[in-house]
Amino acid sequence: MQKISPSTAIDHLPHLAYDSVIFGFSGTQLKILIMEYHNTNIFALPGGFVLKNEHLNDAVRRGLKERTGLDNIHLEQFYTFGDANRNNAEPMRTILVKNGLSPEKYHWMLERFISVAYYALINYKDVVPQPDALSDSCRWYPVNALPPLMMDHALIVEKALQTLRDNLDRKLARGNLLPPKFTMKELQQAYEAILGTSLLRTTFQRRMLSLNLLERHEKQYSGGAHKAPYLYSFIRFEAS
Amino acid sequence: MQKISPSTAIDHLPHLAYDSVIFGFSGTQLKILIMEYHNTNIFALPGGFVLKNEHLNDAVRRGLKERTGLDNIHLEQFYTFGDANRNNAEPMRTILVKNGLSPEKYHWMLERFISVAYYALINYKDVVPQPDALSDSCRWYPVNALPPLMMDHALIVEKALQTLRDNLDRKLARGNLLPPKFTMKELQQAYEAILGTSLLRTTFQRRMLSLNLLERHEKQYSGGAHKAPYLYSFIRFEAS
DNA sequence: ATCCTATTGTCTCAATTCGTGACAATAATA
DNA sequence: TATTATTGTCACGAATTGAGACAATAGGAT
Repeated sequence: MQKISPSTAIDHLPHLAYDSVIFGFSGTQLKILIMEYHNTNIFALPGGFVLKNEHLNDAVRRGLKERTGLDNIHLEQFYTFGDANRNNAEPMRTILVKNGLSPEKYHWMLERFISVAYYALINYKDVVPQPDALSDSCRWYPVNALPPLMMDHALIVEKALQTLRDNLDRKLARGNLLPPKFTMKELQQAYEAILGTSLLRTTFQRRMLSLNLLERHEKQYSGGAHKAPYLYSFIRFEAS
Repeated sequence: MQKISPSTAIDHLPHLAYDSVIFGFSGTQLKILIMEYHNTNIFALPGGFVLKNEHLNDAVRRGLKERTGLDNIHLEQFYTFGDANRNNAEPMRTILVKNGLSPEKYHWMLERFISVAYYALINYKDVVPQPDALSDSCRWYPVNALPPLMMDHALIVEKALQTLRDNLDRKLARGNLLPPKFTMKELQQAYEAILGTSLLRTTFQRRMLSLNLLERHEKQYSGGAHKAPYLYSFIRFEAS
């Protein structure tokens, strides 16, 4: 959740929130950003609220910027969670008390929330994650070793992964999970981390090249005692 | 929009609505349900509001039931439209006035709305569409001959179609666009109407049979002077 | 009955794509 | 100069797909 004050209740659309599943990739691991609230042992996805005159997409971009410092990131909305029992009452009361805030004054935060969920694919190395006022930390966790998450956030992560997995080609090409230039091996490792399966090297290479999504650049001399791999980048198409 | 009264404002979540794209299939045409408000020439997707303690999905099911009389229909959420300028102010004022209602009393309806969009695939023949209190009619229109729709509803329809088109196999198998038993030709016509392309008969048949989604039944003697086709039904899997 | 016609189920054959291994071409290091 | 870990590409069979051929009807026409 983002910075709040007593006026938040009237500045924002009530009962509406967003949550974001921010993916990063490091070596061979797919990771996401998770926040931990002050002294509570409560973990949650980064999220926030929407101003009364703000585009929903802009609100999410704003939150992403605050958490990661990144602008111009491709965000993809994937589902809206709307069960009637989606309220933060118990954990949020704890969070408020531990932060020295009065649950009465912030009563609106304890009510039911509809949450629109987004995912983003960002370059792990570009980011120093920033916690917000209520949180101790905002940190990377491997998707297969997440702490227990509050409310239905584990379900949100699961749905984000499912969404990401299908039509992965186009999605990876639009996101920034990999650095601007990367080797075929790095690309394959990203695919494997996301799909959770291992892929055949030759088939993978042939398929990737046949998609016409990649541009080939100079070779990368890594210092390793072997043939140097080419570097590739995604060909970026106009926004849609 | 569904039935409203002055108390609607306090019974429902403010600023939140849903819209539904209800697909039906007749012969060779893909159609959707469109409402027309009393004496206004304003056309819109069937939609409604969410009660304060109601699951979002249940609210949409409730609306679908009112509009079509159908229960137990597979609904799929596909996008949430959240631009800041999504308000119905001008058309809604007209609609209220033409219905003899005071725009002041119903001011909440003129404000910004976030709308969660769903689609459903239903059996055209099962339904006698029902208009609501504000509407003259709720009628089928071919997707490629819609009247001009209010606000961003044309965009919502477009996105519903895009969503439906990918992974169509699984989606058709879960919905009720076709009657319980159908011929291979009817199935192909449904595919062609949705995808907007024509498909090769033999390739289509082979592909459908290889998906293991169809169960073959008795032949259908249609009275035509030719070989009778088999009837098929979708094998229904457990919900997910 | 017999022929005719529209449609359907299946087969065939070529074209394409995919799984899998082979192999030559490096870039350091010993 | 030999050695080793990779990498780019090719080769070959297997599986899938595109496109036409053809036999098997279910009536209607004669």
